[in-house]
Amino acid sequence: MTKYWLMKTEPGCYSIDDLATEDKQITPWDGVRNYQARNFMKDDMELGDMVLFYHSVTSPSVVGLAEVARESYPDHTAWNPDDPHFDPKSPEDNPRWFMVDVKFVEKFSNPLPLKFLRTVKGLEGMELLRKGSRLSVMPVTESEFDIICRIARES
DNA sequence: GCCAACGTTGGC
DNA sequence: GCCAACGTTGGC
Repeated sequence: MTKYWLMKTEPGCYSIDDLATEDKQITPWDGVRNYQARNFMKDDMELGDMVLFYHSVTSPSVVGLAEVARESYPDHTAWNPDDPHFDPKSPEDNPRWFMVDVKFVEKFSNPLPLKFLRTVKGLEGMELLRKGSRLSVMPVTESEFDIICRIARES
């Protein structure tokens, strides 16, 4: 059963264009340092699951689609003292942080702004729209996913 | 830049 | 196990 997700990134840090121009259009989703977000990647994400790609901060919007290309494995950036996401409490023999690989699927011709999503019928319950929602990896229902894809193709 | 909403840390 | 202090996220 395909599941559906939303993954956030600051485009100044890593954008959907960065993903589209990666070798094989695949990137490890490293640097997540939140247990809830980690657990979704570690325990629930499966190969082929679909991902709404979300840009935060500059112009908050869903900008395209990606898919899970590799299931969870340790986030090695936690092992590198020179990496900004280095975590001494996540040693190689007992890793604390995990990540998946994500593959580019599609960039929407028109991104769907957060502000607009708030007005769409059927999305009222979306985790993303919850006040104070800060999760960078979160589940999306199939119906929410379908609605968003349909609108993205209409516009 | 502000600030609300969270998550984490650490003293007790 | 509680909770205050602190740091971070992310919309505005």
